[in-house]
Amino acid sequence: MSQENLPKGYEPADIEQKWRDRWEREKTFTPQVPESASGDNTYSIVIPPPNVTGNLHIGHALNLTLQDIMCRHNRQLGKTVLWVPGEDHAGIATQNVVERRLAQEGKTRHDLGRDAFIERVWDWKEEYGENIRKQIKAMGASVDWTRERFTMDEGLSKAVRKVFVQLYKEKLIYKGDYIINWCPRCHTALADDEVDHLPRKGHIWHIRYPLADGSGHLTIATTRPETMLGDTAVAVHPEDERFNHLIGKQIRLPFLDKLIPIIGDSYVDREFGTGALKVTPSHDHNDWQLGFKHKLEFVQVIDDNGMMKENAAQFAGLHKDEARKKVVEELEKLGLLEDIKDYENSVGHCYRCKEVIEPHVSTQWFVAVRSLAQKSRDAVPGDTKIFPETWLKTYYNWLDNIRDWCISRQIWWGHRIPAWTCAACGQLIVEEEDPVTCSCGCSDLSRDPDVLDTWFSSALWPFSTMGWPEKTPELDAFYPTSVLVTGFDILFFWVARMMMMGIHFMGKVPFDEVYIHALVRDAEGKKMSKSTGNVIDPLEMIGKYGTDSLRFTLTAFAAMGRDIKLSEERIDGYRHFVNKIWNAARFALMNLPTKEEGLEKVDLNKVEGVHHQWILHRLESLKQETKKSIRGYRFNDAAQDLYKFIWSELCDWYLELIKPDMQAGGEAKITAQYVLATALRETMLLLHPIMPFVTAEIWAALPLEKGAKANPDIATELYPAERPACVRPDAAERMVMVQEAIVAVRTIRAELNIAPSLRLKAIIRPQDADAAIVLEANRNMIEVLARLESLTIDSQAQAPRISSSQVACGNEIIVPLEGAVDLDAEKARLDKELAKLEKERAMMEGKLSNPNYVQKAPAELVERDRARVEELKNAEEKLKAVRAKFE
RNA sequence: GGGCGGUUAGCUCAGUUGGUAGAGCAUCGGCCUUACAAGCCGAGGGUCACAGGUUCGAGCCCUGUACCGCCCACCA
Repeated sequence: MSQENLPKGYEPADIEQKWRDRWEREKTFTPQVPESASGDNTYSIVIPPPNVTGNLHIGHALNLTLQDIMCRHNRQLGKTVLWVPGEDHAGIATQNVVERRLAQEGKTRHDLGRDAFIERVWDWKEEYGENIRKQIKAMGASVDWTRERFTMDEGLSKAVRKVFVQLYKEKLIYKGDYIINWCPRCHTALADDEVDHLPRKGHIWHIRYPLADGSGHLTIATTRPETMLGDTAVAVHPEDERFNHLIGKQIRLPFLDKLIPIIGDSYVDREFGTGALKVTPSHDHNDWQLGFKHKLEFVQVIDDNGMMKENAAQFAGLHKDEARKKVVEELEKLGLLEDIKDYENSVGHCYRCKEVIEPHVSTQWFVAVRSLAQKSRDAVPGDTKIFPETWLKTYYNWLDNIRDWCISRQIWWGHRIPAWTCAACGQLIVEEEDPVTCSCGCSDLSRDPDVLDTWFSSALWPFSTMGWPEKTPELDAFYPTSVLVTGFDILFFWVARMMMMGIHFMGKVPFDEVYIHALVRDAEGKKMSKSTGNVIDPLEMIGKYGTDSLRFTLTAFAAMGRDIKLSEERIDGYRHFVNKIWNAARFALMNLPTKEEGLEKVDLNKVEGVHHQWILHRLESLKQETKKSIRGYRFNDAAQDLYKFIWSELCDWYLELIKPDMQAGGEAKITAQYVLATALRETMLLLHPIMPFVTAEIWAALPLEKGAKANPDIATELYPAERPACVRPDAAERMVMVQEAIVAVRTIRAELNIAPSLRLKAIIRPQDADAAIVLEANRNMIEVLARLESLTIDSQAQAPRISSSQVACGNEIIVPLEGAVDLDAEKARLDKELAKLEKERAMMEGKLSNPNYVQKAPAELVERDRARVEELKNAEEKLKAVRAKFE
């Protein structure tokens, strides 16, 4: 970038690409693993691995931005930072995508066979994995690509296997029959939290079940009549006087002509339906529990395709939905259908394919989580702190109510369960190395066809990515990781399980802190989804507005514990900010020596000139605030502070204030140049974690002082050092006085419709000698920024009879109004100003007249208020004097 | 049913130990003032959802109400 031909508007595309390429080529973000481990000088994050075949959505963009801010910031603090990237194999999701593709060729996975199918998935992964990588790069994420991992790569597979075997040997993994959530479409078991409960309109049928002794019937209510063929009991509440005399009797189940018992259980809600509940242990989670409790028969009537089995009387072979209709029809014919009511209830759906879930009894693998969960609970907040704290309760609540984790999935894509069954003796063999023979000598071993839940491998991510189970320097230096940054939607799926595995296998929690960030919603607050069509595609936004704009927008709205409502206009809005920065840099470069020439060194601790002192003072505050905000995950505060400083203070005031210095030349110019270059350079450093690209470009273009060695890459530069001597609240106060004087003139000009081009004469009557000195010292600034022809600073100066006046910081600013000026407008303006002052004074005096306040409030507050009243009185007097002249 | 969050300017939101409300966008008026019209200058706009309580003082703390949203569980 050469300063002669800087483009007037910021064009992000090429500049971003240049820096992305550079950072990748130079491996800027690959850390030197320290020899000796010490948590103080290292900082590490593992990326929440996105689905390898997926697309980045705006939530990922936020997630990546926040992690990148933490990483870049901690690099600036001098720490060795490791950010591990990677992708997740996403078992069911990925398999579904590939199966859908096969379906287009008219094939199923069974046509290919297991091995060929898995090969197809790998091909798919190779083809699309690059896509997600590109998107992470586009966001500017400063990850270490040399350490990229995939949940199915060799090392991670080894880790998964070791964990499975060890947990099995510790009896924390077991195999058992259980009623699980079965997706008839995906043909697999789903964990409880993989089931979406969606409201569904349906009916509730009241069905008469004849009593076996012919003494009448008992009417039950059900939303699933087809499951009645698997009923093995009817339950009523033991204290329900309508029915409890029937307990112990039997029902003759229609169609099957089978006798089933009537049982009593307080689980039954007397108010609901008819007060009598049919019990189908094999097709309902609650009935399953009842089945065990009452030692009922378990009868499956629906198979794993959702078809009625051969034991379903005349309904055998029908699909369950078809069977429902037929059952109802037949009941009607038999006169057993008492009533049909419309009813809306929530029905479990497969979170991947949206098919209705069928509770299904089968043999599955489970992790016994109770003890693991307890340890994970106890570790928070002592070893791991959760931000914002409001999620603590949710975390506890979930762990307290956790059930054993079903980890087997009946799909092909994933980590295959390392368990073999001996054909001869039936022994189950679970080993890290593939077994050849059973202990009985038989070599006819068949491997369990199931694979593991995707979250099983994700749960190991913080240590498996660092080389576990090998002992590696990475583990020594970077485990536990510093923070996990994620959305709350996977707090349970993932975070809690990483806690369990980390504690169990590493003996240490996987992260010091967990930061739960917002969910990104659309402008109306709705969740973004492809089907609603309200998604904002990060790549599209990057193309239109640049990565920095997108990142800054997300950061500025990332207030803790609150969702983000995002719309494209906002991103466009912050593009203006990027452009503003760009132009400030353009201005600077036009007024600074070239990089080759270098700056004249100036001692910033001894700079004269209230505007320089002021901006340096503000810069010191900004440095401290930014650091504090980022440390506390208050990203929006950091963004807002930077925005305000750059736009309102640096650009609107400071750049304007130094224009006269630049024109004056000599010492004034040299000082202004040095302060400007310093302020801009340090501001770029502060902003860099949020906006990596534009700051890198500007940084590289700015000149240093003569002879200084330039670091061309801001990404490797340290956070700007503090300059305690530049903390000058006194200078800030003086600056405010000058600013207020300028604003007063501008306000008079605007309200009285005086052309901005017209140079005015102005008089300032300072309130005291100190004010006079300050104003006099900065006379030139006032003249230029207020566009004055002349300025008189004199407490004794006479104001012309017709003039406009305003009091600012106790000083009276007077603009003589010559010729045809609207006197009424000025009178109105003065009245308005007076009313404002009087209102404030009335409030203050009211407060001070309250003896309780004066007694109990801190003395300094009371003092401050009293001073303010005096100030107001003073200003009012001055304005009244002017106002009197108009009458 | 259990839990959590929200309600502040027209819109979107800040507001960190309670001291009398801020920003951006939008609106209105004026400006091509050689970094930026993606800009500059100025202005208007709020009973902080409602009702009580604590306090000298409440947007902030406590209690309750209303509406909105989310999470978990369950709904025969």
